Amino acid sequence: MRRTPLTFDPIAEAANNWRAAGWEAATPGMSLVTSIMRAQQILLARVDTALEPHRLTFARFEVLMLLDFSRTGRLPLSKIGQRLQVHPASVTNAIDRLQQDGLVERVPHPTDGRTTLAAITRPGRKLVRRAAKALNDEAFTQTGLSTGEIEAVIGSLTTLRREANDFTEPTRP
Amino acid sequence: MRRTPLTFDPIAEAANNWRAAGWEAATPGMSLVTSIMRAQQILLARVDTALEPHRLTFARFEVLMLLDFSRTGRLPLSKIGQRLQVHPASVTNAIDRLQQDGLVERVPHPTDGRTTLAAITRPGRKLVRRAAKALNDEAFTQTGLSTGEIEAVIGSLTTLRREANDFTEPTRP
DNA sequence: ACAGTTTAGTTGGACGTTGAACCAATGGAA
DNA sequence: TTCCATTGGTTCAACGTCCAACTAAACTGT
Repeated sequence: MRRTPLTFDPIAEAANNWRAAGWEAATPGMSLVTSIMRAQQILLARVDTALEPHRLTFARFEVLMLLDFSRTGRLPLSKIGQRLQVHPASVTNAIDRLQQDGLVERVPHPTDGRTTLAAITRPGRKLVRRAAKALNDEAFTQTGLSTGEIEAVIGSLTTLRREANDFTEPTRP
Repeated sequence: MRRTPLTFDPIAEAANNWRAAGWEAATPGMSLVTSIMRAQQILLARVDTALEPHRLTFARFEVLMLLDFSRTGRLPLSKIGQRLQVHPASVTNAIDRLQQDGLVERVPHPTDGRTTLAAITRPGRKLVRRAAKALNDEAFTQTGLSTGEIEAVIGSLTTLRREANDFTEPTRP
């Protein structure tokens, strides 16, 4: 969807419109929300492009990575949903696709008959390592911001997330 | 999808894992990208909740607002896509739904037979004003960050967007 | 012990987003 | 003028996300 870039900042433009409408108090919030939406869109496109040769999306990559980092290589689907903050149906969807590609297997929980475990397979581990390398090289190393700026943004967004009850404890206990 | 909140910051945890894997250089970028993804998810949910009583989504609200702010209340679909930075198919989709609800009409372009104009209707204008009020009150006024922090984040994200060729000119010409 | 509640996953439907393929109209070049 | 590349929109398929409804298993209280 590569278009000719705009010659002005559409978000700054929207902020002007907002102020002109008398919504001064809401203008920073509107700008913040819109900026984050757009940044997410840009970054997700970049990430998915880096992942595309490996036949993965960011959603599935995150699941695979979480399993790879886990002690035993297997986690209940519910725990995956909690960690990645997504709906149970999204987890089912992601695991379905990963399983179809042989990257993950569904294993019944030994004691709790309700829960299903997702277990990363050996091909899954191989793939996720290669995908992580691609991501690090092509999407995470160059973001267009300085390290200091990145740290500052992360700090603010951490506050935002904590404020939204995304989690409760401080970042550094 | 309200779950019990985590008792730790999953992104800080991921950063630890990243460093432990020897991916020091990519850790800030990974944290930044993940933070923005999650913030977007939180904010979009909040926005759509505020809009839901008005039977609108943020995507459709943005289209309606753009038309409302435009001089003549009508714009070519292609221009809408450029301004909102979305795929032509997304514009078609949004306009389809808005048209079904009588908030917008499709009008042929007077001189260029290829382009279609989207024209906001009177009910469309009424609705978008009420929706904007709800959004300002319920989603934009309280973001959990101070004004200074908000400005800083917006500034960094503006840099990020400019760097990504989202637009070319400076914010303040 | 049993009925009612909670928890884990799945399924189906609604939305939004994208890329690819396609059609119609425009516009430039030979 | 005619041919061909470009531009504007639409359609289709693939993904991801969520909500609502549903089944099965586990837990609770009386």
